[in-house]
Amino acid sequence: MSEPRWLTADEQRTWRAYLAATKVVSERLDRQLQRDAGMPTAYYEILVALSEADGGELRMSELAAFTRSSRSRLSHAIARLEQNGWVTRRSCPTDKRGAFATLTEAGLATLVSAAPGHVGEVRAALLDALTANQVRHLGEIMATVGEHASAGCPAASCDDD
Amino acid sequence: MSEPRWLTADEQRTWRAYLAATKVVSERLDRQLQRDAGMPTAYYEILVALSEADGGELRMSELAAFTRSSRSRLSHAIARLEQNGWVTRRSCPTDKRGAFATLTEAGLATLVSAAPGHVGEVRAALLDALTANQVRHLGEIMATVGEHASAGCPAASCDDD
DNA sequence: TACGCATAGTTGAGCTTTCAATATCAGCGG
DNA sequence: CCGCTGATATTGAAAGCTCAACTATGCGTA
Repeated sequence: MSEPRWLTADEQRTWRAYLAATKVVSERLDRQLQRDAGMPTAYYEILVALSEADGGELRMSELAAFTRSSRSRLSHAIARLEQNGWVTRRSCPTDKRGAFATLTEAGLATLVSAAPGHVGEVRAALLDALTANQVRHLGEIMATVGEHASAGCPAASCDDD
Repeated sequence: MSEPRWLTADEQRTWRAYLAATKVVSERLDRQLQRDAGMPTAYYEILVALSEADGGELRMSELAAFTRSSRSRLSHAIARLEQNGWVTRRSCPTDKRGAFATLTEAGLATLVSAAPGHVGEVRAALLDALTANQVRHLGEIMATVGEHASAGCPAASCDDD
């Protein structure tokens, strides 16, 4: 804590712009999905992950890994999604501790009908503001940050609990 | 909804990297602040905004604008911060509807002691991963996104209620 | 003055997330 | 086979956020 090495002017500007922009973008996406599809972004991402999985189902652990979510959060979320009829649970035959989450027809239908509006909002909130070069740059930067932050992080790899 | 104009490969990569990176970064910051300072990031930002204001106080509306928060969220947050002894409320003499939020000594002390750890985590999670050029680029891109998204947004400018 | 409407801020209910248990089961060494 | 350790998943309570009222006040206008 001695000499905390403060932020330079460039860093300060970047950090504040980052904070502001990410907040606005995520709020827009949340609002759009909640309004048009009746679910928060986190649940949409769960449905996407399931829809891209073999047979539309995944083990809870894998699903948690894909969505970078804690097991606890996922459990609650799946409970809610099950209640909505978008997902069902299936216990794993080979490992009695395990459970699969399976996308239902209704869940897939909801996802399909929600996707265009969501993609539209992603464009409107983020991509449309940028040139093709900026999109590529942002992708590289974010990929770097993602790898770096996950690697050097004490709490992101080793989940909760 | 006809022809939703899907994402290109570049856009898809960028979007997914963006989602992953922003999620990891915000989780790291949240955890660090919660662990070391006993408050979520949103509350820390409120304290920062107050500490930078004249006399350490701001009208609720202005504070909401600075922190890009809804009035409702801010009300709840200030109630909590007041309960912690970090902020006090003062009713506005010239407009009896209005209220000021004022940073207390204890609040400032908490902020000062939390700041180095927070800055360290900002570096560790985001800045250290990037070259100086990338930091500058990211700043420009995020500034663009912030302006664009706030401008063309139906729900970000006109707050809640 | 009285009416109407907009503004500032608060409140309560419902929902999601987090954190700390808890229960169940797999794998392994004795 | 028994017991131990670690992994899988769930649960309940507490906290924060969102949404929709609601209160109280300012302000323009007839």
